[in-house]
Amino acid sequence: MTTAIPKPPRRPAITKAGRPPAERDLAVRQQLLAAARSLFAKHGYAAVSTRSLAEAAQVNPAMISYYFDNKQGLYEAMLSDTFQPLVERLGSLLVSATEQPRPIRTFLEAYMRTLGANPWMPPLILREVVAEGGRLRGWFIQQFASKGGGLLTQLIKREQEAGRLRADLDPTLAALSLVSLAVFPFVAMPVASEVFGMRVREDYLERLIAHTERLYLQGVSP
Amino acid sequence: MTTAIPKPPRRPAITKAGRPPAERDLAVRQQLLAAARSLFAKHGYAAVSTRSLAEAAQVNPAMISYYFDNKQGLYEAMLSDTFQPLVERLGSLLVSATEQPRPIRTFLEAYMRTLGANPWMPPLILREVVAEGGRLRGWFIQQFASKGGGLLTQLIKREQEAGRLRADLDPTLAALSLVSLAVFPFVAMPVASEVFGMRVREDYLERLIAHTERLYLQGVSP
DNA sequence: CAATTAATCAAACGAATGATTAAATATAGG
DNA sequence: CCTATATTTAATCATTCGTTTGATTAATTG
Repeated sequence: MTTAIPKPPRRPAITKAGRPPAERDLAVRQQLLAAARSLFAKHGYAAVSTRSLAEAAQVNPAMISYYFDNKQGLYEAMLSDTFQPLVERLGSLLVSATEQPRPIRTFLEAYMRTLGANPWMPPLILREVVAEGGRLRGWFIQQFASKGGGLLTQLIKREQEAGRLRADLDPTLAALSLVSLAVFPFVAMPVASEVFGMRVREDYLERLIAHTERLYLQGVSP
Repeated sequence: MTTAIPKPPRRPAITKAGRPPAERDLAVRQQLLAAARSLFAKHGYAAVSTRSLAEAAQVNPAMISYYFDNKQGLYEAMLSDTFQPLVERLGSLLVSATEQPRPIRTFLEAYMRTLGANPWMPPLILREVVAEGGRLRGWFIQQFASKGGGLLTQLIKREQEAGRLRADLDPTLAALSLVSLAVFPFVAMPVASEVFGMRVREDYLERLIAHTERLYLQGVSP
């Protein structure tokens, strides 16, 4: 070494740091998780900086490292916090729909109500499952596919064998169509409402569910 | 100023820069546009660096500034290059479907074939139109909504009035359902094929179109 | 009460990012 | 042939990014 410059002494730090008085209004951890869910859903992982997360949560950036190790950790914690319970619920709803007298109506009710009640879910699914490179895709597929191997397809097959559904339809495609009708309206809602000039009213969800069941069962022909 | 260090002289630059011999195999501009379409569709705008774009295009990073001003410019050039012709085509296909004897079949054929033939389209639509904050949403909505004010809805209304479609369905919702069935399978294909354990075969597109028309018209009930 | 631990802060660090520059060189135009 | 222009290069710049640091203070522990 030639001129080993001695590290400049840390500046005075006339800060107001320190452990805060114990009236935790809403734990820093929770504020970060909430900000993460909102921002990541809206802009995507790469487009959200740790500084913007900290600002949205009204928290010091260092708190991300402190509670979640790093940005990726916060992201994953947010995903399990918000997704796991819901996906598990959807999984069991699918199982129980199998035992109902009108399984398709039951399926549509459960899924569409859940999506309607958790508006942050569709955009997150879009980004993290459907979009290429989504970080949840593998896990999501496991939850729905390997766990029971296409329950929905089996349900439709069973209904066909019982003579309650047309037998000339490919059950896999019929399942895909049902999911399309149940999910797409929520995913595309902001666009669809403008393209089709919809006014989303109070009873919109009810009417959408009823419409979807009718259409799926009987089609549009007179 | 205290010790105005004189700018260190630019180093020798024993480079092989300069205008290349005139055998433009595939213009730098085109390589950049191709790389942009592929990378932006796969990872999203923010997640793609200019360096990775340049590397994918096998081109010097400075070429982005040279041909497109900046990253944003390359992005927008790529969008108009790849989207505008297709969206215009879809718009006119919708108009002409109106005049066909089986307008719904015609609509499904046109849209599903176009989506199937341009596999980069669904993910890009997802990111830039459907996802919140998508940069194409406004323009896209204009193309489809303001230009004719819900042509598809009008088409369905007309078919209802002619007695060829059930009159008890909300035409707006019926239009939304048709789009759901036509678009979602392409958007969700990578996931759906695994969740439903599909093997996507040669004639998959044909079968999907036929299935969708049958289902939409007649439903799944026997 | 003294020592330790937990939680927070301002500041800084190194790496990566988008962008620009000056040099270099082939081509085009007279 | 000479000059002006177009296209490319390596190097550099300024900024932002994710993360770490060390100081600071409240709470907890013994």
